[in-house]
Amino acid sequence: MSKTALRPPRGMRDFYPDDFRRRAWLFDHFRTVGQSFAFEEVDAPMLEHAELFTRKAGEEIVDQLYHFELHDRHLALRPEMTPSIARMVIAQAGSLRMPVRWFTVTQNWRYERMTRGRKREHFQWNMDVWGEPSVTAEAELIAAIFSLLDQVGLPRGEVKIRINSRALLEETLRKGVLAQRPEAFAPLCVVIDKLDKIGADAVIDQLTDSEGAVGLDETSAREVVGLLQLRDLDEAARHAPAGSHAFEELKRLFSLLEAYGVREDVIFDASVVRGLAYYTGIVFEAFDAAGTLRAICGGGRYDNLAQTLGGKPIPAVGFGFGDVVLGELLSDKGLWPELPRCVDDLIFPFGESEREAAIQIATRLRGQGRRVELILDSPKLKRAMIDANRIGAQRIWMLGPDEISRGHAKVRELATGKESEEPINPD
RNA sequence: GUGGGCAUAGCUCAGCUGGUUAGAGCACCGGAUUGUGAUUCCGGGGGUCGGGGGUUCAAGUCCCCUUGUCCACCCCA
Repeated sequence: MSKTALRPPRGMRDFYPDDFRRRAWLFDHFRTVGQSFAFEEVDAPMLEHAELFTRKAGEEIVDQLYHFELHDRHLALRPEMTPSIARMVIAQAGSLRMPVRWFTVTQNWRYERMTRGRKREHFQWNMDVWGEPSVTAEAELIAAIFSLLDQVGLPRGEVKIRINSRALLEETLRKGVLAQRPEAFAPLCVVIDKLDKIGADAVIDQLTDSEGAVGLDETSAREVVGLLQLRDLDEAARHAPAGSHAFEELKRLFSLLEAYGVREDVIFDASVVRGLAYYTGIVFEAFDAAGTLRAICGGGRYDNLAQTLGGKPIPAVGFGFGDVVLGELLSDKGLWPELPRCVDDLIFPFGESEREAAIQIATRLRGQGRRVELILDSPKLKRAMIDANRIGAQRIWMLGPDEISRGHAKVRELATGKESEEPINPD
């Protein structure tokens, strides 16, 4: 066996018991929040037809897919959950009571360069609403995100959510610099998504690149970048067409979020457009207030996806929330809780002649729903006590020849040191 | 893909300009007289110094290659 084969592939993780308890703790919160919003949990295959993903995002993502061909089928590990959910909704659209509210907790894969907060395999909590065109759905989803953040112990203010509307930007630009060429809007979004990363000058360079898909003149490009600097909703509205529907929706969303009690932690930010091609309306992303990490989660409205995939049009909105960046944030803030093993009873037979009685006790207690570790080897009592202490057991049951002859086990409460006798076979 | 840092025990690391047999803390295992947890004390196991090649009387230390990892950029959710 080569040395590399003894390690997980790059970007993949092992979960040892300590890691797994954290993961389970986090997933529990994902599920608790999903259920508390009355969303239903669903799942789909982790392996899908590669076409499900390539169709939506174009050819570039093929390079990031874990994919292979087998028996003339081209299959891929899912890089995100939305296409699979869309597939499921489309398949049963006729019988589903809309709006559909579903959530998932799934593993996803994406072959790309690793950086902090990004691996090649991660778990993602997804919540989606299908069949609801109004921003009541967005508000509910954003409220769910804050609910999760509350649950994991992040104080309000540590995480903010930036919100924008692609629809508002599109309306504004069609009135002005893109009046003659609406088709340039999508590539324009791709360029301006980079504003934070490459800076205004580089964005203007790309927008004015005569070889590029956007091809604005410099004055127009500066105007666009200027629009992205807006952080005041009313000011953004003044640039939009009169009676803008997108603006009304944004305003309604913010007022709904006020009712949810999260208005303080959401920000209008005209530069948020998100990278995925299928977003059509409201887009949002959560980030740590210090701004040191990648986005914690992100989502938006994708009203055209169902139709793009070959179904009837169904409006939809959702978000994906990964486990990695949130985990980094909890580590940075020292907010991971102590997650001890939860063993109730440790059963210790001094010798093999007491094992049968030990098994009877263990079986009975397990039947009562207690978590019971039966000592399998033959350590000294001191060793067993240390172990009991370490795993956080409440009680240790000691069984020696004396106890057997009296039909009782000696039971010690670890916390108090108090010892008592319990019958081996109570009736 | 580009540039840089790091790689020594299970973990975190020390090891000065090359120089005896590579260390510490924690962890692990054992003991401190009969079947009882903490602290303490004593003892123990464990390292191809990431891998390969080179320079040298001598390499953990210097050089080259390689693999892994982290950071920044690039790219992208």
